Amino acid sequence: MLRDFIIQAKAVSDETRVRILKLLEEGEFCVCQLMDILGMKQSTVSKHLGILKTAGLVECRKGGTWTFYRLSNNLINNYNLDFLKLLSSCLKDDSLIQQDKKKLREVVKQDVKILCTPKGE
Amino acid sequence: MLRDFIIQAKAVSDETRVRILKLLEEGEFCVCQLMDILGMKQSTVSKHLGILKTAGLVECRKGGTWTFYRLSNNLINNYNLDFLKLLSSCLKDDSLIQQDKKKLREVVKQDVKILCTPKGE
DNA sequence: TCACCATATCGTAATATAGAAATATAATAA
DNA sequence: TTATTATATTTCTATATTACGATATGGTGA
Repeated sequence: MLRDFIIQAKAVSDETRVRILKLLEEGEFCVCQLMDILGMKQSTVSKHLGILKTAGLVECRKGGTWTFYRLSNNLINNYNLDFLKLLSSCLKDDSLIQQDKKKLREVVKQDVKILCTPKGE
Repeated sequence: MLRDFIIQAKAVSDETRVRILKLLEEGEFCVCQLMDILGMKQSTVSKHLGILKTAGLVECRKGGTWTFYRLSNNLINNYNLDFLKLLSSCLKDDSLIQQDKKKLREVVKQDVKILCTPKGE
């Protein structure tokens, strides 16, 4: 129904959330990793992930002390997979998205324990 | 690029604008007709159409004293046609959209001159 | 040419939303 | 069991956005 469609559309209408979704196309990551790549504070990243999760675009699991997020591959409502599909065919050449993915490659080289633990920012 | 994608996504993130786009799937209509179907004031409808036009999702032409809007079928940016395509496969069973289309059938039976002229509201 | 019409645009008020600080919560680690 | 960690949630501020009334604009009709 229309409400669900609007929820999906709004979820992909924010730059930060699109960046998150494009990163999650590469795999599954925890809040800390996304914070580092996006250069944003924990509450911001967490809030955006919440919106994406509510929209059915991402799913999460607990792994040790971390929560890992990944793209959803289940039909949650009528449109979530449609939007993810559209997104996967877009933005391949976007400079910001490419920057993020470059940074991602650096981040995944680090053990998540090391990245997340030294809160010495 | 990302900016264009966000503009598209925001354009289809509003209920009123989605309703307009679904109506325009049926053909080309002027602001007066859309006002009647949607039950909204002229400035509201006009403003939404402006956003859709800027996003490259609709096009318009002047016909007499009227301005007629229709869905765009030109590639204006990287994503307009993708979004229109997604939308065309969605919401077929939505009750509000069906209501609007039923109302549309009544409206198109009336000569646009008769509908628009008697501003006696 | 002037009057009128259709609609684009501006201004206002109400509501929604993003980013971050502060706090609460759930779970793990010691 | 208690301390610590990761993150969800709340609160706040600034900004964005919607609907409508008022006004400006472009064009047609008389």
